[in-house]
Amino acid sequence: MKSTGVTIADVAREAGVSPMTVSRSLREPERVSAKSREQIAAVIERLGYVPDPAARALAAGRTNVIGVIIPSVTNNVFADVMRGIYGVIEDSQWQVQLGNSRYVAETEEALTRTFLSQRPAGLIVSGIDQTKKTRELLKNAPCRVVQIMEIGSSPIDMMVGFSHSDGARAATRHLIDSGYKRPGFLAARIDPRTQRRMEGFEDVTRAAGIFDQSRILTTPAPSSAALGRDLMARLLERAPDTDAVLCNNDDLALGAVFECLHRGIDVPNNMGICGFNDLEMMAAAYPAITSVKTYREEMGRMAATMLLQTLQGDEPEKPVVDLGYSVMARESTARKPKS
Amino acid sequence: MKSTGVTIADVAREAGVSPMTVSRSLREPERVSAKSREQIAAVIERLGYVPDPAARALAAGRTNVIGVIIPSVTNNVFADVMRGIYGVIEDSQWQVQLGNSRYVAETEEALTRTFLSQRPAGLIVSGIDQTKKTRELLKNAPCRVVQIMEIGSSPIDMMVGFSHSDGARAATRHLIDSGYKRPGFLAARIDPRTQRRMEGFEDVTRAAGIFDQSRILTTPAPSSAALGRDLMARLLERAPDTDAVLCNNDDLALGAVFECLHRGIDVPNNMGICGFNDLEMMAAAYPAITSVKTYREEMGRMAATMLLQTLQGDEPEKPVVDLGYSVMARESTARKPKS
DNA sequence: CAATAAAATGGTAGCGCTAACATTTGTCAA
DNA sequence: TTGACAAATGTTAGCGCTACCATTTTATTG
Repeated sequence: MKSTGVTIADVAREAGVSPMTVSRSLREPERVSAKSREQIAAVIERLGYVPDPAARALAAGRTNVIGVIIPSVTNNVFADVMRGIYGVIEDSQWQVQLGNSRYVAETEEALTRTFLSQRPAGLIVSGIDQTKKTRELLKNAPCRVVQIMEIGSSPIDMMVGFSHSDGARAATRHLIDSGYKRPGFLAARIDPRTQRRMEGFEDVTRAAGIFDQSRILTTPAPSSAALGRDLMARLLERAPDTDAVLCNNDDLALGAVFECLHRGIDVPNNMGICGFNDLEMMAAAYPAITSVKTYREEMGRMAATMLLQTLQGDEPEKPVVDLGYSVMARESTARKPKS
Repeated sequence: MKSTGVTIADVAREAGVSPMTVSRSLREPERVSAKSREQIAAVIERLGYVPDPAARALAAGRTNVIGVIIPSVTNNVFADVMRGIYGVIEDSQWQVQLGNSRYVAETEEALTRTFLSQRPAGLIVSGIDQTKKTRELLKNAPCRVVQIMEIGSSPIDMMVGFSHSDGARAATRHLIDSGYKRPGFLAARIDPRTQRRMEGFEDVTRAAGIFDQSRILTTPAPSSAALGRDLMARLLERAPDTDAVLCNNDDLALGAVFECLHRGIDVPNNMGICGFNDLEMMAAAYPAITSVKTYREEMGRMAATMLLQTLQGDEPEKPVVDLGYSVMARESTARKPKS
């Protein structure tokens, strides 16, 4: 039934000790004499013994699983975060279990329940817009919880992220400072973070007296470069005098640049384009594309590290970490002063 | 200790039946009378009972976990495959457990062991280049195994993929048919699939009598658009008369296009560029980039579907499925006939 | 209506491991 | 040498569930 039918009892018998000593030598080796430890290790090696995690979980009342709930497995942004998480956890005794909420709050709630029923060692969840019930489940969870992607005022437990509205504000200010007078905003699938970026854009343009609803284009479709081209084309039709766009993410920005190349529109002189996230290819593009750099891999790394710290009984320095952002100004918004 | 301390015994007591009947109503509802089933369902709902997967696994000798071992969690290609897998499995009773081998055969072997010790319901592994020991483990696994990404002559069990060398051959032929005379090949991190694509390129160029080792540029660095620019620049330096490149993947192709745009090289007339995989943005790029389309999401979907089929006791129609590829000819190789 | 089969339900035991406590062995000071 | 204490190891029980087989209930038939 099992690949290797070897149990802890087999190891114990061969090593001439009790199963308990074998168990201890695996989990608290310092509590076992060096002699026994070596004997046991040799037998484990010889027999190819691998502990059964199910039995372990049942007996100990907890698992070595760290649950991660994200809204998309495909989105580059989350792929980067996952890389950070995996980087930290892979070499530890813990294990990642991924859940995909597909941007649906109810799915997130169901996943939360499923994960909690598995007695996870810890949980990493995305964003701060959980349903009331999910929040309650997480608040009462028998494990620590890290929220990632965003910073908010009422963390469930720990938190690593940055302010999306501030990022969008900085990007919008950059556009205005670069001399653009009629900036627009492009966004695909509106998740809560997109919403907040849009608010940041609106804030700053309103303050500058240049807010114009007709320059804001959104669609429920998932983001892609093709969609970026499409949105750009529609924006140019609807508001032809638009002279810059802040794109909710880099796929859209890349598409917007391609659409301008295609139409022979001079980027940056007749159209400034700014993305969000600063994916690798933004800097390699021609023209190089301005983007708001976010620290996605670091976010995952940090979240996992904080969790592991608590699992070792330590408390992280700060329960809420703001990783910030950086506006990476590049050619696509480097407008030459009007002569 | 547990989020909800409700056990099957609690449900049984409240519903006035034995734990066994509750267990059955969950796994084989057709074997329980409608009356009991409804009563039990009501109690489960009221008490918020969630079965403990660890206890279930221990008692039943198997889990509902489908292990997936891939060499990279970041690579777009695998992200697409994962989306296909998740799409099929998410709505079933099974669960995905992801393992990242990081392109290291030993890590893959260790992951295989770990997964097998968890008594998975099934396993999906990438490629056909496992170590001898890994192959043996998988051959003797107490569950079904699907190899994805490639097609080979000796499947461990089931297999879904396509021939990378054939894909590269078709792309190279497309370049030659388009009138290019001195094609080169760019590749980043050389994994077995890259190797086979390179062989395909070599085959066809040799057959056409235009093979030139100096036009093949590779690097162990991971793939990126910036690297594509860099490789393109180095190729132009080393072999300036190169008139086309087959890129091992789309990131590199995108970078190569940007480098040509930057240098004012006319794509496609003075440089034909072809990618591999056909990521979404290839079609949206300007110029639109030719690429070998591969059916990544379908591959994941198919692999998961075949596995679920076997779990239901059915056998898939064919144990080995070749999903093929398509050369998507676009502007970047649409050379105007020499006047 | 008994005889028989089929459907529904229950009892028992145990999956492989570890928490908690019990016991043995070793170490050291007086 | 002996008692006191710590270190090392062992014993017992049970985590929550399901496989397996036994039993009871219900439906079917001549």
